[in-house]
Order: sequence, then C-alpha cells, then structure tokens
Amino acid sequence: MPDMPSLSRREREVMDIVHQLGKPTAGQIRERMADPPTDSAVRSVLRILVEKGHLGKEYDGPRLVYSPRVPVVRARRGAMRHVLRTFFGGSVEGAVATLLALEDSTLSADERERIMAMIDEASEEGR
Amino acid sequence: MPDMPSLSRREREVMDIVHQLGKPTAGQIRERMADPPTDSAVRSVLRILVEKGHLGKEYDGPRLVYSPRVPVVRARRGAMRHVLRTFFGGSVEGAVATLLALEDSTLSADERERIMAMIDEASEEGR
DNA sequence: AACGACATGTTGATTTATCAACGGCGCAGC
DNA sequence: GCTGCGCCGTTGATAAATCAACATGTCGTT
Repeated sequence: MPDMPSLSRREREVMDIVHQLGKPTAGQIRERMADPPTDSAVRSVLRILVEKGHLGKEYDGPRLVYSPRVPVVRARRGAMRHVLRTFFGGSVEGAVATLLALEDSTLSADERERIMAMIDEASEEGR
Repeated sequence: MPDMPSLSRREREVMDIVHQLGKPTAGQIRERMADPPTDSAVRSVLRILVEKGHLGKEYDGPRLVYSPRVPVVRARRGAMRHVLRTFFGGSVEGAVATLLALEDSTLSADERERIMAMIDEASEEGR
C-alpha cells in the first residue's frame, strides 16, 4: 500500500507543477502546462485532484491557490525513494553519481563542505 | 521538447517495472503490478508501449522479453533531473541530503570513499 | 493424431480522462 | 445603472485507456 498514486497524465503534470511552485494559482499552473488546454479544463483537473485529496485549496488574498496535501518532506522522500529503487536498484552511490554529473549541478565550496559533513554523519549512524 | 512522456497510469507503471527489472517477460511484469489485471490486459499495454516506441521486444531463448528503448543512463539522468527540479528546486545539496536520510540507505566504507571522491572531482571541474 | 498447458495477439465493450462550452460572481470603468 | 472582464465551477460530449473474452500458435505428452 505504499505507492498508489493512480494519477492520470494531466493529473500528474499539474501535481508536479504544484510541487515545483508551492502554492500556485490556476493561471500559473496553466502557464506551465505542456500544450495548455483552456482555463476551464485546467480547473476540471484541479477539482478532481482536490476531490481525490491530493491537493488543498485556500485563499491567498483574493486568489485561490492550490497546494499539495502531503507534506513536502514526505513527498520529496517518496519521489527520491522511487527513482532510487526503479532506476538505481537502491544504490545510493549510483544515485549520487548521476546527481553530481547532471549538467546543471555545480557545487559551491559551501555546498561541497555540507555534503561531506552529511556523508560523515550518515556513515557514523550506520555503524 | 525535453519531457514529453505522455504515459497513462498503467503505461507508467509497467515502464517503471521494466526499468527495475531490465528485460522482464510479460509474466514478470504482471506479478509486480498493483492490483494486476489479466494476462491479456497486460499484453495490451505492452503492445501500445512498443507501438509508441518506448519499449523494445526481443526473444531471450523461447521467451519474449521487453526492454526500454532509451538507454539506461539517459533514463536515469532524466528521472533524477526531474525530481531534482520538481521537488528540490534544483538544489543538489537538498537532493543528496534526503537521499542519505532514506531508511534503506546504509553506506559501506567503500561507498563512502567513492562518493567523497566523486564530490571532489565534481567541485574541481566546476572551477 | 489428439490433447493440454502456456505464451501471444486482437477485438470490442466499458470505464475513465480530457476538454470546452456555458453560467455565475465580483469588480472596474463608463 | 450597464458592460466588459477576469476568476471560478459544472455539465456533457468526445477521446483515450483499461480490461477480458476470444482466437491463434507452439511445444510436449500420450
């Protein structure tokens, strides 16, 4: 019962956009969609996602904004665990390797230091 | 034009399974599906995925096996880049952090060493 | 040959997703 | 007031996905 997203193509697309933006409006979501449908079409899938419990809806000033109902940290873990398992056979080493090799992954000296520290901690705990 | 998977729920599910297993048979795929449909249903989505060009089909001995048509390394990169962007705002540091914090991510001393080395190389290149 | 047990492919019915037309609402400007 | 214009929600028509029944083929076994 761990994974049961059961999301359609469009549903997944807007979920990703919402995760990326945090608390977007319907319009902002539409802007980022591939081959965007009409405004009302976007709202249809939004309504369904709210019904399914994947999105929450609230007013931010005069505008309705949508946000994921599962806490960000949990969503992050879930997404990362999923790619780790399906593409890297659970190998953290392999995952880190391709992460570092990504074009847009330039590390500042600070980041480099902090990552080193995290690895130290991780290997101490796993004693 | 970078991402345009356009996969339905079931299609995505079997693509993930194929990536996990490498070159599975229809039966092996079916075993791992959530709430598995009949054998013929599985073959229907398999046929569609082959038609769409996402899967290749070949005989391994007497059995038909399926495999991803996009090279594994590319698929890995794409998947990792996607979660990096949608869940971590492009922060490699953040991504590595949750990777290391995953329950099932215990690092051997060897792995720890190799990851350290990779980080060194990555930060040298980004001079 | 005849049979059973599988593996495979195809068709068509049913369910689900996708979408735009339409209607309501609030607000700005005339 | 009235008009236009975003924003929001719902409905129903169309398109796509999901699935199982069915047909076909292959390989052993008797």
